[in-house]
Amino acid sequence: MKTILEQLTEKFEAAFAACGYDAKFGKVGLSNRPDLCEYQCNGAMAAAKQYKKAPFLIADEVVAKVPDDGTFSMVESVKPGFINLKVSPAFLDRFVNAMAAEEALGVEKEAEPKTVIVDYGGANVAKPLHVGHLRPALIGESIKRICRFMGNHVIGDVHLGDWGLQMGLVIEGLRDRKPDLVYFDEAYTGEYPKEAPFTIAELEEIYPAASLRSKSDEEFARRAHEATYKLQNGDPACRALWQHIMHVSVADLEKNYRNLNVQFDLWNGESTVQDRIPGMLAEFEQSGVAYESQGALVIDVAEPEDAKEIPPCIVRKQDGASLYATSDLATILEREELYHPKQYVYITDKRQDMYFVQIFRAARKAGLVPEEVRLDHIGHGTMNGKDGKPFKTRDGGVMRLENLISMVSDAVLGKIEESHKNQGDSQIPEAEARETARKVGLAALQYGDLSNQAYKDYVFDLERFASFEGNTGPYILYTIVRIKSILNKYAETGLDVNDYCDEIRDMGSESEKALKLEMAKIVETMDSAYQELAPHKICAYIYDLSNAFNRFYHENKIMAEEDKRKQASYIRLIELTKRALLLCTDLLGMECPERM
RNA sequence: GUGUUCGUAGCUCAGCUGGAUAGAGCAACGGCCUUCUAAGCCGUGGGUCGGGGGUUCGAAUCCCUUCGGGCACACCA
Repeated sequence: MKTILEQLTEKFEAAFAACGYDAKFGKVGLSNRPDLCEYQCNGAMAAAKQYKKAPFLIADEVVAKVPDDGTFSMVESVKPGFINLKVSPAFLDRFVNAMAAEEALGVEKEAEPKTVIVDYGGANVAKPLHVGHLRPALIGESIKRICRFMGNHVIGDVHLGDWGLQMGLVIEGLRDRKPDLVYFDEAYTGEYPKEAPFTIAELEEIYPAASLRSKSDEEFARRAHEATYKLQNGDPACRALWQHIMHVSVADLEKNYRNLNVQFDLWNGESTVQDRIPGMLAEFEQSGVAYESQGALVIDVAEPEDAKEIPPCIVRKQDGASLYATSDLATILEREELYHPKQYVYITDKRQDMYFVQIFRAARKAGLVPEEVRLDHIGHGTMNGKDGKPFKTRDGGVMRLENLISMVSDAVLGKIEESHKNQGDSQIPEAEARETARKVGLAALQYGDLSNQAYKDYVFDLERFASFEGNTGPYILYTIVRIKSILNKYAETGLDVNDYCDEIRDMGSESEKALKLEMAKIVETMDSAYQELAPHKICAYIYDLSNAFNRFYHENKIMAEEDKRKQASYIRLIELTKRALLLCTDLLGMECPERM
């Protein structure tokens, strides 16, 4: 479906051309002066220079050539050379009804659907998720959903850290705790038990303890390195333990990500591609893209136009071990083989910006990815405390993600109960209130995070996030709940909109037109959010849309409306508003309760 | 040191492919509940867009410079 902007632009391109000017000046954009107009065309001023003619003369000429076909209710040439536009209610209604007829509300999907890999999460096995994992999870999930909504085949991969020294540390930590386990009996040759010899709670104790100990206890550190080496070289006992660690840990990670409404299609990790590494490196050496430097194997990625020389990408350390870059490249190799993606999106902390420049260049130089494949790295900022430094618990520790989530939903639960008490409403049943608080609390977190540009740091403030006022997730959900409530009330009357009005009509109210204009912007919004992989644009949009709805809500008493035709048209309009809001909130990963 | 990134209202943030009077929210103040959830709506006050140059008819937006903060700079992830 052509957007309103596209339709208007076509008309102005024709008008400019008809006056003998380059059609490119006909570009129509959204108004930045809503008090004056709804849309505007500033091409006359740009054209003035090229044609050496006063801009207002050009504007006047062009305005005269715009066909009177009922599209506009106002076409006005103003002062220096602005062309201010308002569309007619009939035109707008035609557009809005066309939106309503489409599942995707008129959003133009990807013309050539492609496979997209979204690599986010970045969790480590054997370590609990903490607040640092929040941003990549939320941003990645939203980007995944946006790309998928646009019609692409999208694969989300958590890409676990599951192969390094941490595994050796856990194994040796476990040995000290439970030396009698068969895994540590070197004479043992039978099958290893299917049951894991530890719980997730134990695992979470073992790792930090072992990590700490390795820093002061050299013997222990040596053993951990040895265990890591044995694991990576196929030792059956270490492999069996590693399997257990993976199962226990991944089950827990899955649970925690589910609490964030984050779902991965692949639970691959560094371990997944280890088998490919030797062959890949051999090929690098053979083809000459990689060479030995200071004992390490490296790929040069510097380019002459770089402002600063970019250090080479190391793919094998002096000691022969591979590293993160190696498995990342091997992962690309595997993804190319299995999925042929046309686009990769990595979401990590922006501190890794330079690293991804290296990886992308190395991948291209080594011929791992075809030229037309798009490689994106979304570097995000950190979630900070009020002091402007990365968020910490009161005692200075790193807060677990699950604690952060329950902290917010507890605060929300309190607000819900208080609000109902104050208004003398009947209390919502306990179970429903908790479920509602979960959704609203999560939305507070998601919206608080995603409404900021990804690459900037932002300040987490529980008071503000849970305060429910203003530009917040709860406000958005509240708006949707309000709409649902009216629709339920209407359904209870037994009336059927079809008996009164077959589509959305113009009923002449100002807030009604404003709501429709806002609704129509979803098409452009979605497009730029997708092109720029920018969920915050969707946040900004639903905030505007919610405001437009709430203004409309206050000006038009729908249930009290006596004109049934008008009422039915309004019902259709708010039904469409609800669809737009639900579509957008879903792309942000938010869930909406039935009532609040 | 080099590079990179950010600096917009008291606070938290939008706006940045150049356009008319720089926008929200919070906080402050003033209105609006016998009618669909007042978690809302309407209104008031609050800004040399870090500073200085430049390009342009026109700059928060582009370029240069300067100050201040963050981050990164080969065998970590």
